[in-house]
Amino acid sequence: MTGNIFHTLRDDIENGIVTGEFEPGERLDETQLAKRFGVSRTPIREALMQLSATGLVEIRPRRGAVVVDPAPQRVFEMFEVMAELEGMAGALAARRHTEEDRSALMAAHDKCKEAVASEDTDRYYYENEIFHRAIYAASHSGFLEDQCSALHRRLRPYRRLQLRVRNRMKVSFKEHGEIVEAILAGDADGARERLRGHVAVQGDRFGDLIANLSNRERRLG
Amino acid sequence: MTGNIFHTLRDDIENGIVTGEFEPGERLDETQLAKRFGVSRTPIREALMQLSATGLVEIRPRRGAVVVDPAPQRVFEMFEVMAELEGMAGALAARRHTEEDRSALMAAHDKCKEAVASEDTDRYYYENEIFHRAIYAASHSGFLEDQCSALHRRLRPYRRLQLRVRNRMKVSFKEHGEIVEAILAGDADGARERLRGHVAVQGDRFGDLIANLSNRERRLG
DNA sequence: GTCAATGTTTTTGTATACAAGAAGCGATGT
DNA sequence: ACATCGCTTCTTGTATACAAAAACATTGAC
Repeated sequence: MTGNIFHTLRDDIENGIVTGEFEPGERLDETQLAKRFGVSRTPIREALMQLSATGLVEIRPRRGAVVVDPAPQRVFEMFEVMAELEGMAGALAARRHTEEDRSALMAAHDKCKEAVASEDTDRYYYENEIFHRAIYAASHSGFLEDQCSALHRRLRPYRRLQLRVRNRMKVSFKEHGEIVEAILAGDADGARERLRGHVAVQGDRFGDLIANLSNRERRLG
Repeated sequence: MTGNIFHTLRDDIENGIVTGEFEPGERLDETQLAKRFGVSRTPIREALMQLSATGLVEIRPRRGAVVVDPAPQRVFEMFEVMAELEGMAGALAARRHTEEDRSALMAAHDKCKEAVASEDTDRYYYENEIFHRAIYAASHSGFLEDQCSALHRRLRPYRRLQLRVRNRMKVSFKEHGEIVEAILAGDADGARERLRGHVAVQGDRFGDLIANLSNRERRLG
């Protein structure tokens, strides 16, 4: 299992960023990370290079790597694109889903239901990911699935913030229900529109997002 | 201007891949590349790491980097996603374009016209890129612009193949005209649909793509 | 007390060294 | 002739070394 240290490191650091252990704007000291993970700077650098290519960290010449801190405007744009891609995945899923996709989707939906019943937002957060991944898989477009997964992952921290908003979990689950219905009915346009609406940050949710972002800003500053 | 060798290297290698100098499936020997670019293996590896994160090369443990050779199915999926994203960019551009966007778009369109008039497919290929970039910019969504640019770049080699198909340049230009019209008229849905159709590889174009891909396959094998 | 200049320290960027796995190759045995 | 085993060589993965730039601190002038 050797020859993959940088791979593990990349996942670890990415995870640290996504979970908020490394906060946006924080500088990532190579030597420090090397000590922490018990390796030399070389694989650390290689991991950081990969993360910089995916947009999670920024490498400024001679000044090291920092966790990118996207402006609220850009976070909004990311959700906007995510909404479009998920809508596309939903439309394809409606047309192409197999029996297995159907089972997986319904199973994921049920798990979400349990989370809602027990009012466990953490669990809902977790099951929600599986639900969305089931849709990506049902699209039967490997590339789209990859793109969706990557963006979904990048938006993790913000989605987590959103779930904190009162009643968001219940509303989200209700939307899931309509999405499942459209997909299983083979209603491509319906699935697209419902997923778009589910993911996009519009109306009140836009305000909520901005508020959460500036809260964090204040907490950091 | 020091501290950016790996950055330059990344662009150079990426360019080599996109232009076909490094062919799909080809192994990228670190030592060889290092000698060729007159640097040590370290920055070469860092460049390759970045390229692997963007999906252009694959790094197999202990076996080095190879230029990825996506299956025809996957290339098709990439065009499918590209069509969706460009459609989105077009829709946003229709709603948000400014006076400068309008000028840039029309200027790019005119340049394409010149290329068509002189029957210069290489030039059309070049001006076409600028035209599409003008649309991304007019969407006024920085993130969408980045995503579109990245995917557009990745699809370069295949787009080049497509232009070789008889009459494709003229048809493409005609479609451009309708796209410009829709965007400048503020017709978001029209712009979206026209761009989707322009980019997607459907009908005859699908067959052309597959044929070109397998030609290349044969040439390599 | 503030600011600038200069020297010191820290940190990045690149090269090199070294260890270990993979690939190639030849000898040997059947 | 062909497969297999072991050896050699090549290549990758990681650590370390070193040079140069940036951050930092100290000192001195005003």
